Amino acid sequence: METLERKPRSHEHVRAGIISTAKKIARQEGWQAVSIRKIAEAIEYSAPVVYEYFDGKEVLLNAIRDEGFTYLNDQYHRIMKLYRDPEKRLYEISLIQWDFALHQPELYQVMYNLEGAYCSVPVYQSDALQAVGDTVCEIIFSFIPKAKESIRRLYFEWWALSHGMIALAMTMQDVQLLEQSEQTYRESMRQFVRRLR
Amino acid sequence: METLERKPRSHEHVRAGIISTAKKIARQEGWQAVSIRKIAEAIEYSAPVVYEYFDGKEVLLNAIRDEGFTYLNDQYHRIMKLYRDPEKRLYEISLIQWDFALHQPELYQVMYNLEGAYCSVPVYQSDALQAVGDTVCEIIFSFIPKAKESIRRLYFEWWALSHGMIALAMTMQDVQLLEQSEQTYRESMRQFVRRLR
DNA sequence: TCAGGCTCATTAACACTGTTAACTGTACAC
DNA sequence: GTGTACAGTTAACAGTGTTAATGAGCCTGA
Repeated sequence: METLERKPRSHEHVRAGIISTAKKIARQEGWQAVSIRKIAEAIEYSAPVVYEYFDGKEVLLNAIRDEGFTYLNDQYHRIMKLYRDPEKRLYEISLIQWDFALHQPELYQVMYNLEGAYCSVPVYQSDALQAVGDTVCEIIFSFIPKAKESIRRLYFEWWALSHGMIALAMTMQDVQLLEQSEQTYRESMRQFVRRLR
Repeated sequence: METLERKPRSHEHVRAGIISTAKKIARQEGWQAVSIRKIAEAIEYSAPVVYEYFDGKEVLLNAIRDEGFTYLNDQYHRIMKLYRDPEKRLYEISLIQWDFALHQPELYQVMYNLEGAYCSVPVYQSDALQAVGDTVCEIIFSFIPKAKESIRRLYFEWWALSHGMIALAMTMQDVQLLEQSEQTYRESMRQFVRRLR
């Protein structure tokens, strides 16, 4: 056919292109609109090429999910270094959670299988999720050094409160303005942290 | 072809069959496995028949979602009649929320677009959701008669806490046993209610 | 009796989806 | 040259939501 010119792209470059294209489509049209063919077209390849980088859509989504948890974990560690007061630490981490969901909703959605995003790989198998949990538990422990059991319970409560408000705010953002939701979120998380003393 | 015998089924019967089949498939194989053709086959009709009852998959899912919210609202009103103490009322309603999500997960999933369930009709457009909200706000108001603004805020907090714990427990139910999660849920909701006094 | 219309349900098709087998072409080694 | 490995393609399969066109049966009116 044609001469098919200049396509010297590194392996890493193409891989990153696939991931960022998937996220872009998800952000603009929602996860249910993300298809292998659409990704391939965007990076100017045919569909089977995608399968040389990820063997299946599942694996691609799982990689993106992991990226999200890893990003979160990095942010948490940044806060750990920045502050020493456990109360401040936990509160700041809560705020990061909100900002993350707000600015990268497509990541948050695939992490929790929200709004049409669906990755059947169990999220609890992710090492990154495990790491995030350990980090938060560490903070809570430095707060109130109790038994492991109690710490996990408090972590679960913190996580649920944060996730619940974020998930609902995301779904209802057209009926309840986000600014208002954010204020409620900050207040609730602040109270949760105070209650720990 | 053949004589195609006995198929005298009422309109209502077929409609109910479509809905219950969709729910059954969702419960057994997850929402991402629910297809119009599969539903049609199960009720022994061809696919286009489904479109005479629901014009599109969206509409079908939205109907099921509404069914869920209506069921919840009915249960809430049952509690309203059963108890007069606002504290008891709110706590009991919290427990209903948990039992509902536990025993009819496929309904809970489609109501909040969880785990592959996806209905693009905005959930906040549902009258049934509005009704549920009003009911809970009424209970909270009988608790602490404050301004409408404050009531809505408390409602949002209660909702988020409940939904967050349920959603996480559903996702993590293979790694954290449900019994343990339920205990934490009851305890957290009890504390929330107490804090309102 | 026969034609028309109404109702119920079907078949066939379109444009998609994820996924895979088979193929083509190019570059390099011997 | 011949062979081989690599990069990327086309074509196909089975499945999806959705809709237009078609058919079969039955009741009514002439």
